[in-house]
Amino acid sequence: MLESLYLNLGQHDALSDGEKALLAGAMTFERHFATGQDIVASGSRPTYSTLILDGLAARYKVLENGGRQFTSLQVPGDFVDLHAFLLKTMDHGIVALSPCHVMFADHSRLRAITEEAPHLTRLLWLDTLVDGAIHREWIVAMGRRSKTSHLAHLVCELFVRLQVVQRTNDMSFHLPLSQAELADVLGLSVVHMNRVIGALRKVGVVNWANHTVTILDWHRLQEIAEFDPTYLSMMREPR
Amino acid sequence: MLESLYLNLGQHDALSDGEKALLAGAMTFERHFATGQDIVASGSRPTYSTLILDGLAARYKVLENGGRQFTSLQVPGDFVDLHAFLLKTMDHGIVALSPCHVMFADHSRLRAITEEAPHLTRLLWLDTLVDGAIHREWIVAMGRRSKTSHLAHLVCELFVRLQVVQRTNDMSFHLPLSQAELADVLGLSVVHMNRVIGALRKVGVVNWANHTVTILDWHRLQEIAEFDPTYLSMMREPR
DNA sequence: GCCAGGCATTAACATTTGTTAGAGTGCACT
DNA sequence: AGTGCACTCTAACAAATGTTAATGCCTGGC
Repeated sequence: MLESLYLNLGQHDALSDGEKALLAGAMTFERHFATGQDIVASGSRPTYSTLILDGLAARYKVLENGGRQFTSLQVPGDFVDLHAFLLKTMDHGIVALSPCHVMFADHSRLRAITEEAPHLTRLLWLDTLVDGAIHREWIVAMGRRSKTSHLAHLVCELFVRLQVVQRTNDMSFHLPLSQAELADVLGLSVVHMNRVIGALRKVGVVNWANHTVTILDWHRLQEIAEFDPTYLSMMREPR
Repeated sequence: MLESLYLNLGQHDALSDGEKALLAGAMTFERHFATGQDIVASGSRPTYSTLILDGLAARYKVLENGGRQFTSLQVPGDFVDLHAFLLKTMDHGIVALSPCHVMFADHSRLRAITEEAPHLTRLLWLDTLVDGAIHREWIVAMGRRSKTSHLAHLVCELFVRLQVVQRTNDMSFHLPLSQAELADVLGLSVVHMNRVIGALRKVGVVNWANHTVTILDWHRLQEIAEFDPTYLSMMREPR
């Protein structure tokens, strides 16, 4: 059941059986969330961190004028709020973008891991660092890439991340996001989001229909995105 | 000499003398960088992490078309690349935006801290988590705030962060950024950056001259920015 | 099968933002 | 004092992006 977590953490460095057992031991109950439901509320102070077993979720903030911005997308194997373990107060919400099956890791047991299992602690820390690296890539995309390139970059990133946890199907993956939701990822209006998707389609590097993205020309897509996966730290080395 | 680091880490939870000694023990040599110099090169694999003792630095990425985007600003007391301790490879560069006095913490000694000092480890981890929280706030600002609001938010954030490490002077602080550099923070053209600064000045909430920002109306500035400092985790509590 | 509602798409127009170019300003260097 | 240079600021125009509104498509409920 925790396979995707092991795949996710294990991509950076080997996870021992003992460490897997420690992770499993930190887990408490599981739960399902329906599309659109809040998994974690902004302002809350959770005593557990949420692991996605299946489904797609997103962190978001809402502004006074009603505008919403997603700050990350979370796939199976991701802790959506591991940072809350130390940050304590959620400064943003987390919403299910598809039906989500999740499991909760108790903070007191995570704390015990930090006291007793330094290597596993470093891997968990690393997980949040990759999170930060993704944030930085998003900032660059929002600030300096063309919108088409930004979208292409997002597709590259999601494809690679989903591949790690075995949620891709050959060169395609399921992306259950409406264009309005996608617009809240890129920070665009819905209308313009539609234009940008159209542009990317027109180039012929992806097929995008029925919430399924199929990459037709990975090389050229990567070029358009200037995608360099270094930031995802997928190399396995001592940490 | 490490006062600002103690202030920075200590804002979240008490730092014991033993922990301060461990931090001091992790430090190796110090160095000065001139404005514009690279402190850490993109693609490098540093064996130490860099602490800013004095000065302003920034993380950045450069795209093929020459566009540059800053992904964070680093003030005294910040580790500019603590993440490289576990991420290993720098996926971005770090540049000095003013003369910088820095000190290097050896990764092997940081590793020893993670093996022997769990609480200090959590505080260092927390430091990188706040980093991530700031990234998220930047993403929201870039995606959904008006440019004026984005700039106002940046001013609020910098003021608060500089206050923690005692680099403010009443309601003003030194901001040695040219408008071109600021444009690389907000992801704008220089011309538009100039317009936005003008707009913020015109509202009368800040005085901005000679690289010194003076906040004339903190309340209204905060309102324009919709600034909520929760994300900086400045509350002192057990971590 | 019919209807309502959500979603994708397009058009027309408004606003924001970028580009190019140039003038003005202040400071370091000679 | 003069020169050069980096930086700020403005103007005029071009391009990107947002807004409003309308259309068509599809699906679930009846």
